[in-house]
Amino acid sequence: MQEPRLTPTSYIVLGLLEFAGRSSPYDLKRLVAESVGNFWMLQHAQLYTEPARLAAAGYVTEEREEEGRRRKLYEITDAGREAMEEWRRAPTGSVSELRDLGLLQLFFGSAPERLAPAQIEAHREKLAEYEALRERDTGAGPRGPWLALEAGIRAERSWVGYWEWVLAETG
Amino acid sequence: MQEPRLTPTSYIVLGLLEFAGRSSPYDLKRLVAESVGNFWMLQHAQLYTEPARLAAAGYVTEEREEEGRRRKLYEITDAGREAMEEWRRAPTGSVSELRDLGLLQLFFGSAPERLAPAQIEAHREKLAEYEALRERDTGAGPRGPWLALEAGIRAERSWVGYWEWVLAETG
DNA sequence: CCTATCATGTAATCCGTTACATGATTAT
DNA sequence: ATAATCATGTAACGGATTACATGATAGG
Repeated sequence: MQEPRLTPTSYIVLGLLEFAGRSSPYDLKRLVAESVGNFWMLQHAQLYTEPARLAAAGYVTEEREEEGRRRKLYEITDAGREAMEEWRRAPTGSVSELRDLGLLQLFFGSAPERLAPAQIEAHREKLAEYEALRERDTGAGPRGPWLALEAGIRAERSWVGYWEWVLAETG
Repeated sequence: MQEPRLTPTSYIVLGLLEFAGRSSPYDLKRLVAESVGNFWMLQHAQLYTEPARLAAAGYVTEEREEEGRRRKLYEITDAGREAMEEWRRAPTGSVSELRDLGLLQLFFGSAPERLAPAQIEAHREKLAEYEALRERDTGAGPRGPWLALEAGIRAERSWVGYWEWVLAETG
């Protein structure tokens, strides 16, 4: 029971286990896909290795089904809950980088008149996805995901506007 | 002379070598810091290992100063230029994830009234930085960086607006 | 029944980060 | 001179992606 670093991945796993209770890696995979994965995707392999790491550190417990598929099931411990609480209490003052591939290509001289349309379409699609999600959101359930969704919507709108500006500016 | 994957890091190094000509890792470090690093930062160690990787694959040449500091100097090859051209010609249709730590904390229940102010301040600072950069930009030089800067400005404005919205929505 | 897809997991590789180290300049 | 900072690099570690693999379920 050593203490590995807690990464964003760790907090995603812990947070989901806190919310959903005992879950298998595959359960986590589905949870991620329909929630936090919208702005922070994880590979499915991470959802097998990360809980194992967390178990070694005592933040979650691991048990194995005796019958059937013999899946591994994870559950958050008090130590895990405490780690989440501590993390929540220390609001980050960091801002993330854009790290956008399309922008990188533009920076290094890709032709805007080819790049921009592709980006506009992709961002419109993503925007539509988010708006559909908001339609379905009843507003019940935790507040965080609902608030976060708005960030996604605004970001996509901003991107669409930006690439349209690029077109106008260079066209 | 094998063929490693070309990652975004690779294209940043290739692109800078293409633009600036023969450079040492430290030259690259400074170049990154004042240009592309504004939206895609690299650790300085990568600017030593990545050119070495690229050299092994024939995309750049490596030579060593005979005197003084005996620095390594890298220069892009024709193969490297071609790789850049090919990359530029294939505009990406992918959109990046937000992957924002603050948003993750909000998603998992951090108190908005503590998180939002910290984020607003951080984003305002970044925004001011970008706007200062634009002041200094004469508009000479390549178009890409100038266009990319606008993306940063818009993104920061969007974030400030978002967190203010969060405050209003939850306050 | 057969095949496609879902579900479940492990292993290998590799990139990126962090840590370590030391030689040159510049400032005081 | 000496301290501080800049410049230059290597090594170790670890997390993340990719590849590999196979068992179960459902649809045709």
